[in-house]
Amino acid sequence: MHEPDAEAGPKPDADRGRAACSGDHVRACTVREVLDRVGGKWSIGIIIEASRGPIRFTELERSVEGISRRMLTLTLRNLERDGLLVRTTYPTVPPRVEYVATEMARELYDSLLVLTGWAERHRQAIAAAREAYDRRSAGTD
Amino acid sequence: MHEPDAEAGPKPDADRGRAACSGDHVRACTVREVLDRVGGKWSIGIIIEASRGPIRFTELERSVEGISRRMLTLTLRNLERDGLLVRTTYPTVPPRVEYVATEMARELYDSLLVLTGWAERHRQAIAAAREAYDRRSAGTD
DNA sequence: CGGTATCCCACCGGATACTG
DNA sequence: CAGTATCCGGTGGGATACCG
Repeated sequence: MHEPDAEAGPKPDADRGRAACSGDHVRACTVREVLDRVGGKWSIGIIIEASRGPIRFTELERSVEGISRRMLTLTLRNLERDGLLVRTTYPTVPPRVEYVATEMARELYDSLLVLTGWAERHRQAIAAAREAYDRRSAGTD
Repeated sequence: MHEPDAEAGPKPDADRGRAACSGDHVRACTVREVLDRVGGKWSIGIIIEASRGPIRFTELERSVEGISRRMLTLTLRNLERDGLLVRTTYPTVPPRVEYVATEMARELYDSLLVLTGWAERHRQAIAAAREAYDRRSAGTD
């Protein structure tokens, strides 16, 4: 998800996160690594769809509801770059391109299910906390 | 954020085992809920610090390296609003304010550790994928 | 000490039009 | 069909100054 110029430097930030992180912050940084990868608005949805088998561009466009052509392309490229998706083109007319999640991506998705569990367990509590906080703030005005 | 279950599309082609499973859309949505909460640049770092016991504003400012006063305040407010942090003020002079992670936040952190594991296991593979992708792109220019 | 208030910009993501 | 190219707005987040 970069504007054309932004990615200019072909500098693979392979060991990113080591130098800047020390001690307990290593974990925070590691989590951020993942978040930077799948934190985008559409990444998860695409990974889920592509985890079920090869899927075409327009199929994704339909099944990931609300996504624009641009963001679909951008997100696909990033996921492919990170090795989470494999892109296969068939030189037919009209062209046919399929995307499929890698094993690594499926593992990631499984890991994310743990977060889903957390969210489901605490959804009510969070909603309640928000309501309480907002009510207090309203009174403090 | 939740689109109401408009997932409903009756899928005529059951050819590829891509049967309509409305749960996927819900899962993607649930993951996004969490991401919206802790996807910010500083949330995780703050939660980690506050998980180890009550910590003061300026202590956080020092231990979460690189954070600005503004972002510290904003992130603290959001985390408090979601019930992930408890804020306690002591009416002393000078004022003393302490933040501490709730049990819910610690559970969240534990869940995030699963992601840390994933990131550590695949860090090399991702770096390699990026390098390969960037090299290919350079050639395709 | 523990914040607000402002200004500012990078950049994510939406809409639309064009193309091989 | 599977993308690019462009334009544009909203906002996350940095820097700085001020306040109770």
